Amino acid sequence: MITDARVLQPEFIPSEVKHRPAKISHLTDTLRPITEGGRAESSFLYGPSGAGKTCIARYTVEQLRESVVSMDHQYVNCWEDYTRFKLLYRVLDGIGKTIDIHRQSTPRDELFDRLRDSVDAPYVVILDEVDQLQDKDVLYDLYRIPNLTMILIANREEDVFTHLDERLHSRLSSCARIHFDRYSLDELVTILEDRVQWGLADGVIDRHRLELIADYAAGDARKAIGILRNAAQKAKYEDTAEITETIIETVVPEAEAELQQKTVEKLTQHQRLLYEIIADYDEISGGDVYAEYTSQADDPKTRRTMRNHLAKLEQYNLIVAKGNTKARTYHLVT
DNA sequence: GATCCACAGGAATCCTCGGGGT
DNA sequence: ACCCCGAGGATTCCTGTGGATC
Repeated sequence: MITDARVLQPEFIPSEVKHRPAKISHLTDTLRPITEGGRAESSFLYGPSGAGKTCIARYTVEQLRESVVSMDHQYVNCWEDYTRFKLLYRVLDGIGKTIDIHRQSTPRDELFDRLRDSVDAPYVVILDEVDQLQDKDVLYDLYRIPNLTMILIANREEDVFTHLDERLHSRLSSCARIHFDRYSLDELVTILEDRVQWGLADGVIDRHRLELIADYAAGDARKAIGILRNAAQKAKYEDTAEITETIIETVVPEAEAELQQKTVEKLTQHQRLLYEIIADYDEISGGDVYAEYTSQADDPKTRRTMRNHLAKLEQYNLIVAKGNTKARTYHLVT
């Protein structure tokens, strides 16, 4: 059934990417000065999740790396490395300069100084989910480093640009903006066909059933591959020779829950409690959430902190806030 | 439509923690 | 053993806003 499980993993980057050729060449053109020994402009990729932003950024940089041997590159997920210290640490790590740095303080901004002094070859840094960055000023610092080129990735353009201060806004507004749309059904099927060819045994699934998966995924490649992975595992577990339509249909909610679960796991204890409270209601006001929260938590935080957490949950696409001020209600994403 | 009220969210400040220096 | 420092989280303080009420 499964011949290569790796290609069904969400983080797998194919060695050959056939879809989105226009996006790849746009990004390649932007990075081209690096091949000629110059400095490339930063670029900004935005669009819904599962539209191929991360995949194409990593793929394109990897391609470039093959022609420019002296180039360094690093991928950073700003969701995980969301503070200034963590981000700079990760960026330094990409050029192997983190030895003997353990703590997140003392020599005031030693990380940045060291980074500035160390980048002497072209260095491309991919900042994924950059809207999750707590302190956007660090982008300005990175921008000022010669030889360093940023590729920023986010879902929505405005999530990144509205909170920037003026100098950074004007700098970044000139960078290449590449918009990604959801995949079409045909594109999704093509992506799935490749994964099937690389990772599954012959004849376990036909085009018609891949279209069914693509249909459920609604333009989201991550979701489509998730469904395929779950379906293949279920078929293997049930010891059937094919991935049937029935298997696909039963696995869709599991695949969706799996995506959601991954996000929920990253929440703090208090954030998770708030999420669970909202999950218990079809719709609930902020005041009621807080009342419920104070009765359930053993050491409740203040209202203001709760509002910060709710804003986070909304950013993570776990909850939806409807309406303004007093009339605002919260519910789970459907 | 004026006023009130509950809430959102920005900014400043406080608190705590972990590790380094002496 | 003690103090100090910086980061990040939480809290405090505050202003703005829109629905509710009369």
